[in-house]
Amino acid sequence: MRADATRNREAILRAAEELLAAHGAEHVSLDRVAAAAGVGKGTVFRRFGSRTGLFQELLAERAEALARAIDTPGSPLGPGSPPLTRLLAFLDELAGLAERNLALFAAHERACAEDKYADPTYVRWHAHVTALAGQARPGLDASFAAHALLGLFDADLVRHVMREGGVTRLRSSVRAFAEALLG
Amino acid sequence: MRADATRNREAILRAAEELLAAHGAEHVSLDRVAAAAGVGKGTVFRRFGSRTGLFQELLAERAEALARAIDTPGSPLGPGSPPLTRLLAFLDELAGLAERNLALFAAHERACAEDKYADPTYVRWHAHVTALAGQARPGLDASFAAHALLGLFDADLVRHVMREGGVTRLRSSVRAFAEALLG
DNA sequence: CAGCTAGCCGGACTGACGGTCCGTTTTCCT
DNA sequence: AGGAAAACGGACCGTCAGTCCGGCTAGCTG
Repeated sequence: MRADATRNREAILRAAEELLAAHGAEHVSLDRVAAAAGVGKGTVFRRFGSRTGLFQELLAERAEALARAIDTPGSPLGPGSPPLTRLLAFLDELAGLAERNLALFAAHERACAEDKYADPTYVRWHAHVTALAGQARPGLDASFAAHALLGLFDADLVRHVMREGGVTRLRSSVRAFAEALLG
Repeated sequence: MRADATRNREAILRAAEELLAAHGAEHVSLDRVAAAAGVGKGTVFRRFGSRTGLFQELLAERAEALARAIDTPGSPLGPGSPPLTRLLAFLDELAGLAERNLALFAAHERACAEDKYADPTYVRWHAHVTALAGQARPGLDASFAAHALLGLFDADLVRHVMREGGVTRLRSSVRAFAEALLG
């Protein structure tokens, strides 16, 4: 990839973030992103393929730290902890991620409406939750439960829950739900 | 309402159903609906206000029988049965409804993306599930659990689960999930 | 440094969509 | 019958995702 291509790629990602923060997920069209990044619209599509691709990459970037934490021993999240502990810690981190990136979650959701199970980040999360849920409570349909648990982070629901109680309420509701289901 | 207005209203609803059945939720634009119904586009908007309004009314129509069953004593769904029984029966009916109207669920979801908690049908279902879940398992955040349970009928998830196992699989997964959560 | 070309750039263009508007037509009450 | 209120329809608008291609430039080669 040529130097200008790399530079533009970064500019587009940063512009998209800024627009998401400034106006809601609703008002971020790719025209706007291109304009804010100071590039042509064609460049956005060449780099990311589609609206879906752009938001998938943005989410992947924001989710990277979490992905690393999952594989690193030494925290409640990492390998070595009991499954239920790991799962609860993961969901707690996810709640934080959702809070800090609510607009991105919303935009991502909308963009992936078609075939959300094709998103790499979602697929990784689902595999992780499925494995842990299966260990924490054998006998349950773990894959289904994993979809349901990840469904708790639907942007609308997150916003709704946080409207009364902020992240704290979100974290405790998620935790209580998961414990009721698996504990 | 004038006679022609009533007639057209019905024609639009039927045309929308047909198009949903024939092509997926994705390919049902209001232009197409108007054309298929043999009316002008303006008529569609005058009757239903927006795309959202159209699919909300369509869903309300399909959900009417279920709404009546909820209030009629004499079945596991109705008043008089124990809360958990009622809830499981309700979710089972919902699974059937989702199966028979998968395309409508998908279109409705997409159309209500903005403010899905404003949809009257969703609100009724949520109130019902919240009440029953609260009785079945006091102490849990019943409202949150209700959103989570209704989230099981996300069109994508329903389609995904039914791809391997059809309605039977859907029904049993939903039931097992709800029992694990509340039983 | 000069020259070359693969690869990138930009933005005009397309097609489709949700939603609006208003001149015309229909209903139905008096 | 007659007229006003109500409804009709489809041209029109602004917006958006996505395409295309003529022109430019980075960065390698000699």
